[in-house]
Amino acid sequence: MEVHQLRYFCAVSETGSFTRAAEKEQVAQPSLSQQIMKLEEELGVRLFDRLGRTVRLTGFGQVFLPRARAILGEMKAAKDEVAERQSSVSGPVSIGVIPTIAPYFLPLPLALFSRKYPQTCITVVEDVTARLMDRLRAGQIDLAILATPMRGHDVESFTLRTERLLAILPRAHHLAKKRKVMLKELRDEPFLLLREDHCFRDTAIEVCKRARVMPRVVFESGQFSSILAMVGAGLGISIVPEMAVEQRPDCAFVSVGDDRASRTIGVVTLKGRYLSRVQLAFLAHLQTFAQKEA
Amino acid sequence: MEVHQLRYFCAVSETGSFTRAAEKEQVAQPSLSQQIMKLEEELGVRLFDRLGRTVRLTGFGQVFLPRARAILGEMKAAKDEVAERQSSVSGPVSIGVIPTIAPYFLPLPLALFSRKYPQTCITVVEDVTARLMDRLRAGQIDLAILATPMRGHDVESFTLRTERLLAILPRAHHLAKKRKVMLKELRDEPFLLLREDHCFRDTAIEVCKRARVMPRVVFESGQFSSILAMVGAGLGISIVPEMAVEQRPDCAFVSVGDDRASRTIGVVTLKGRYLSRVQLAFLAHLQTFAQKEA
DNA sequence: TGTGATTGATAGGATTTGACTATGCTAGGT
DNA sequence: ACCTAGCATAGTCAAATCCTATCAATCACA
Repeated sequence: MEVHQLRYFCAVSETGSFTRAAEKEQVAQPSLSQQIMKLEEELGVRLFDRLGRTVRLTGFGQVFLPRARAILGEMKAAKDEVAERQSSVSGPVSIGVIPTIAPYFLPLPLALFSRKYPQTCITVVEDVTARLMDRLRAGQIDLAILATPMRGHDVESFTLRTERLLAILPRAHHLAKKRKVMLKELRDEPFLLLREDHCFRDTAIEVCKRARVMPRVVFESGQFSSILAMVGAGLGISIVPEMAVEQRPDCAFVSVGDDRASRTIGVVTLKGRYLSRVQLAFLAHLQTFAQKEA
Repeated sequence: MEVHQLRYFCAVSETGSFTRAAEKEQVAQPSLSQQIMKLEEELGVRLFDRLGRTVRLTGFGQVFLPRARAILGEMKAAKDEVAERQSSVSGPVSIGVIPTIAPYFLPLPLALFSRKYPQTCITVVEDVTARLMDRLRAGQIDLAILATPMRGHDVESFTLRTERLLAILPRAHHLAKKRKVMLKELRDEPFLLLREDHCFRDTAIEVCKRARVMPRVVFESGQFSSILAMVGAGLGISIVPEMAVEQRPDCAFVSVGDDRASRTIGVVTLKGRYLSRVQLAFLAHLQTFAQKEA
């Protein structure tokens, strides 16, 4: 049973004639006759009575007609639905973000996107890089916002922004007033860092290592705000990316002068993953926020 | 969008692999790949993400899958329904009968057929030949039981039974006791006949004409029972077919001895008309009653 | 009643298309 | 680093659809 056979069948039913049906379906009349016969053969019943000049549905034809119409309708509906989803920027988008980006970068673009495309529904998963990558590969999220570059042949990434690192010092610290500080100057300070699974911890340690500094970690947390509060209380110092800066009376933020003391954030997608219009739109939307300040 | 494309698509969705889907669908893997690509091209979206070794539905694929399944299901259902109707002797049969046959011939076969095939639903239309033929040509009835032969190139007929004609005489008539009577002997009697549109009127007049008798019609009716009653009351005489005979104290039935003084009844169908199993079964059923007495 | 026109079926050749084999390329596993 | 698995590509082939031409039958009309 083929689609065009159903189309021809319906056309004959509607026009009451093979010839007119053939015109309607833009085929030669013998072709249409053949296909109808083939359909009848497959079904094992006659669908039409050929009565001289008139053609009329048999009982079987009458039974079959609504079903054939339904099938053709379903096909059109299926096609239309896909087209609809493709042409309109709507539908679900699920994204992943690491905790050291989420609260600082995401709120504004998220709100603006939702306002711009009310039809969309964005789901955000906040988790650490490793688990986000798992979810990405599992297809649970469409894209992930995290620190790049991301090694891995199965992903593609787009840079969003590179931001300088800043040392956080207690306001009373002797380096707190400087405009710039080298990590070497901080080598003996107690360090407060993120927990192990946070990638920014690795970034911080990496930059220290390049400065031949081995940080002495006295406190670990899952979020910058805790660290800031601790630094403010004088427990030690830390390093944060630019976007985590928040004005506090007890903390001073001093730019780290070391080479490559920066973090780059970007969007990562699975290579070979097909992105829908919404998803692409969201990606583009994120890129407009690339260099803006939050 | 072709049927096999939908089948292949569903197979890939189910197996999660082009290769396994190809095995399942009994085609070579490249053929399947091609058809999937063709489908994707027509829809304008990617249905699968080819991620290295794994294949996964895209969002569009997820939307499309249930619809594709529904379409394939509908096709199977349509085919099954036709097959079901074809294999089982069930469904509607509508027949037409002329009034001079209906009450005498039909009750028994109708009852037996309904008992034999309880799934069927027989509709009977009682009308005169001309209107039955109209209905037959209009497809409103599947077959008609009437007096044959039926001229007309667009019909086919099967003889059921040939029955002799009998003269009805008042019991007191001087010929009432005879075993046989010739029409010539009745030439001066007043005749009671059916109304003009009844074909048996034509049959009766025809047989008279052959006997060089011009009947003098004094009463017309739509049914034999009225005529019998009138004959019984002494108004005149009439002619009826065998099956219309009913024992009455006031009437005598005498066989008409003339040549070809008979009526043949048969079943007529539209030439080229496709008959379903039930309809054919009913036709065959009628033929088993061909020579039986009612 | 015969003749022309309309309609569906049939026949044979041309074109399209789906399927197959062989092969390439990339990703994963050992 | 090699090997395997899996999808894509290339080229060929066969089948199926479509076409034109024609036939047979019906119907309209003279």
